[in-house]
This record gives sequence, structure tokens and C-alpha cells, in this order.
Amino acid sequence: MASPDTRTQLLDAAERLFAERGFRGTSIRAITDLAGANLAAVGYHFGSKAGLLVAVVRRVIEPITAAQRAGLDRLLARTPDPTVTDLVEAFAGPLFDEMPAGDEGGARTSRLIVRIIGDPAEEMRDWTGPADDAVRDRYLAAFGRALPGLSAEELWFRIRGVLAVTAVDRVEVYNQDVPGCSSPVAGEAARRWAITFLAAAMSAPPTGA
Amino acid sequence: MASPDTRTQLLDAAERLFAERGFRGTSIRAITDLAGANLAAVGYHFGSKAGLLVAVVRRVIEPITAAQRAGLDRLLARTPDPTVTDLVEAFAGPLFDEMPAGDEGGARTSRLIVRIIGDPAEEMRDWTGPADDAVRDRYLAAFGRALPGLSAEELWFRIRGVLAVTAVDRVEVYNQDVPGCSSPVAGEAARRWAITFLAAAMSAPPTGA
DNA sequence: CCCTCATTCATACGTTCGTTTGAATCATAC
DNA sequence: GTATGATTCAAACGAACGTATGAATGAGGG
Repeated sequence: MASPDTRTQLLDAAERLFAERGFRGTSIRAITDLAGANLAAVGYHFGSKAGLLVAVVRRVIEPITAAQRAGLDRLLARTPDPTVTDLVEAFAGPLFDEMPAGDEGGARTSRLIVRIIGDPAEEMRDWTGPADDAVRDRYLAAFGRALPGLSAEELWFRIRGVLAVTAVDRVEVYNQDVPGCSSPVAGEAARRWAITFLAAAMSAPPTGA
Repeated sequence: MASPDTRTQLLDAAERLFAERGFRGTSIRAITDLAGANLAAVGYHFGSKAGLLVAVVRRVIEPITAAQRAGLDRLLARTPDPTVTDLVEAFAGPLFDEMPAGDEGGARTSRLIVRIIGDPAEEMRDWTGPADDAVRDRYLAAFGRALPGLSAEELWFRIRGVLAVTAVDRVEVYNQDVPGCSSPVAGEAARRWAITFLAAAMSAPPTGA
């Protein structure tokens, strides 16, 4: 439909800059400069700066959601009642694996996600599609079967905890020199540590009323 | 030293607006309007907008750090080797309890923290004092004794996971509606759920190499 | 060649931003 | 009362912002 070159380079530049400087902290001029495009290109291809943000976030989220859905399908094809650890692996794994090339172990994309989570502004709220909601609901149901006795509220709380850990942990704010640590953590180790951490957390017995 | 009235009201207004709209999304004019102060008051009392941010964050963090230190002191006075659950309670509890009055269950302050975590900008990086680092190191040591066999890197990863869950989980509560859940979650329930979730996560066996 | 349509371009508009300035105001001590 | 130092005030500065506009540019079909 549109020239894929300029459009894609705008998305690439915006993805990087939105993660580093935030939506409001990134000017259209900075994006078009980095993309080697004209100032008016954003307005032409995406309508507005907010439209560009939606396109950027959708492009990041889509492969994650797809991999989550495929993982759950694969699991349910094998057994009707997967273990908690398997579910955690299928749900959280794509948050590590489905990161754009060139991203530093997902740190940049994680930062973008953290920024969006923390921002209640209008422009940040409209990027989840029905596909994301459907996958989320399927995981909620599967976890609910694997964790009988857990209320829907507490289960949802725990799912959000999974997202929080995977998103925030790779943002290297706290990677500043901690005694006895050689930061940053290698990508593959962080992935395994997260699965261990989260599988144990999800498997905790229900909190007493 | 300075008139406490204007100064405090600037801090109050900035704390609210920084959390809601972010640092760059909040204008000095919006802050001074909400505080009922003159436009130049920020420059006079805090030097610059960035100076105001540092003062805001320090005021938020200080009681949390103090309560974490007091909790650990209390624990170590009772026994030299506290349990993981006790340590989690002492470390994560203040992140729920030490929230400013008027905050909606800590959601607003949590949002501010999430925003700062996700922002690599210069102005956001200078708010941790030596007191914070000292408390953090003491908890690292105590957790290390309670979790033998866990590498320093994986332990630090888990501590960051605790911060991630406590900070992010209350942010999203007010953003989404999930089928079968009557959000928002009451503050006291979220606190207990978080401790359960995190104590199990911290207690997980070390990840195999 | 020429018409068409998508895309790119330089440019401008009105707004809002953070900061600065110098005068006005206030409280307090002498 | 008046001097003093701290605080508040209205006003202005240049810079950067998002967006809109109309002309140039390019490729492809007739």
C-alpha cells in the first residue's frame, strides 16, 4: 500500500526513541532525522505522532501474542491439563524470545513496555487488540485449572506479576554496580532464572482469606 | 530555611502530576497552577524542574527505605537467620505501607516509581542515596544466608523481581477490567497476595547451570 | 509524451515549553 | 519607622514542539 522503506524506517526509529526517551520526550523531528525521512512523513504515513506509537506497539506485541497462543495450543494438544511450569514457560517464554533483532537482550523493548504500563495517558491505552485479550483469557482458564482453589482475582494478580517481572527485570536501571555481580545478566540466564522464579511464584498455595 | 507552605505544596502537586503525566509530560506551569504558586517558584525553591523531581522522589523513597531498615533490624534482633518469608515481608511490606496519604492504595506512587524505572534519562538517575544502597546490601546479605547455593547474580535478579511485582502490580489494577474480577483489588488483599507470591518465588531452588 | 497518483519535500503557523529577570511584597529585628 | 533578607510576582526570552499546506518529484500505464 505504502512505500515500505520509509514506513519501516520510521517504525524502527520510533521504536528505539520511544523506548529511550518516552513518547512525550521524543520529537517527530528526532524520529524523522534518525529514519532519514522528511518531517512530514509521520503525518503522511501514520496520521499523527499518536498513530505512529500505536503502529510501533502493535508491531512489538503481535509476535509475542502469536507465540503465546501457539505455545498454549502445542501444550493443550499434548495434555488437557498442563503443569504450572509448562504454562509459565509458554506464557513468559515469548516475552524473552520474540524480541526484535538488534535489541539488547530485549532491554529496549522491555523499557518500552514498562513505559507504557506506567503511563495512563490516552495515547497509550489503545494498542491491545481482541487477539491479545483472547490469549490472556485462555491462559487465565488454563492456570485456573492447574491451580484449583485460587480465586479469579488472585490469579489475575499473579498473571500481572509475571508480566511485571519479565518486563522490568531486563530494564537495567538496577544493574548499576551491585557488589558481587557482573552485570548485565546474559539473556539466556535471565530467561531461565525468570521461569524458575515465576513458576515457584505461580505455584504458591492460595492466600488465606 | 524556606517557606514550608509553598515548598510543600509544590512537592505535593509535582508528585501527583509527575505520576499521572510523567516528568516530560508535566509542565512547570501545570505544577505551579495546581499548587497555587507563581511560575517562578519552582526555579526559586528547587533550582530547576529536574531539581524538583529529585526532591519529590527523595521524599517518596525515604520513608520506604527507613521502614525497610527498621524491619530488618527488628528481625535480626530476634534471630540471626530470619526465614525467607520474614525477609520478604520486611522488604516488600514498606512498599505497601509507606505510601503518602491520599494516594489510591499506592497506585499513584507506584506509577511514579515505574515511570522512573523505565526512564534512562539523566534527570531520573540521581535520586538514590547511600542510605538506600546500604539497606539493599544488607538485605542481599540476609537473603544470601537464607538461600544458600544461590549465586549473587541470581539473587539480585530475584530482588529486582520483588521490586517489579510490588511496583507494577498496583499500577495496572486501575487500568484494566478482567472477566470474573471485581477490580480494583483492595489494598490489604494485594499486600497479602504479593507477600505470598514473592515468598514462594524467592524460595525457589537455584536454577541449574 | 503525458496524465495520474503516491510519495517526498521545504516551509510556515500557532502554541507551549523551561528559564531568567528585576521590581514588588512580606516578615522580622533593630 | 526603617533597614534587611527572604519570598513572590508579572513579564518576557528564545527554543522546540505537532501539525498543516502546497509545490516538487518519481514511477507506470495509456
